[in-house]
Amino acid sequence: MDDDPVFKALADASRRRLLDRLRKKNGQTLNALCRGMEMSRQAVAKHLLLLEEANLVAVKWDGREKLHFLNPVPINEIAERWIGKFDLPRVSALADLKQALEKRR
Amino acid sequence: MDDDPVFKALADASRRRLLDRLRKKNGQTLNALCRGMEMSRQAVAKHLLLLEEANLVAVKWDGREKLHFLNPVPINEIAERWIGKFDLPRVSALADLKQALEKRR
DNA sequence: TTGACATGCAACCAAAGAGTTGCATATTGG
DNA sequence: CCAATATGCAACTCTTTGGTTGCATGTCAA
Repeated sequence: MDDDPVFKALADASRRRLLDRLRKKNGQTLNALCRGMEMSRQAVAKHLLLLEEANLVAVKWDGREKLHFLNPVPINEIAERWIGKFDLPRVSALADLKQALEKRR
Repeated sequence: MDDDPVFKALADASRRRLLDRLRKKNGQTLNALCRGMEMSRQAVAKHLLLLEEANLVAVKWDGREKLHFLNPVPINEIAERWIGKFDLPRVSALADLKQALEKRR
């Protein structure tokens, strides 16, 4: 219902990269996700926490390891009920724009 | 090619609202878009500038009025080539998650 | 049991963001 | 021409954010 945390979470390139890496290989630990990120472990942990709070990542503890799993549902929800709105008016919008651009002269 | 400005632009609820209002009625002036927003005209202008820089809004001057037009193309591009990636792994991701959740015990 | 490993918590910092106010500029209508 | 209208520009404030460092905690393996 509340898109805001998802949009906010997606606004950062590092977080989008983390999601992308989870998409390729699901269930990675914090340490594994740190590799290749040019920042401290704590910084990565913060990003993952934001993704978790946006419900884009689910977490499972296995002993001392924290496993991270991608949850694509919120992204698909946004795609369907928010981005979908901008699909229909596409043609008419471009028509309006063209019309306006030629309005004067 | 560079998604970042678009994601950043979409990260703010006021800007999403502005896009929504343009979707309903295209080609509005700055002043028209200010109505109903609980902030100064300058604040709204800043938001519109960000949307413009993200190529989500196109602008046409008509005398002293600045007309704003929605450009849904970047949104659709993101939907197709970024969100689409999270469509295919949906099932397997949920399967992995379920499997992981039942891994222990 | 103990050292090494995986993570969490908290304080701190610098930069970016969202908003304000005040003033400048350009266009229109009377 | 002039006043009202529509917008731009710039400086300033406050909060959020992305990052750091230092230390604490919990778990595994030898």
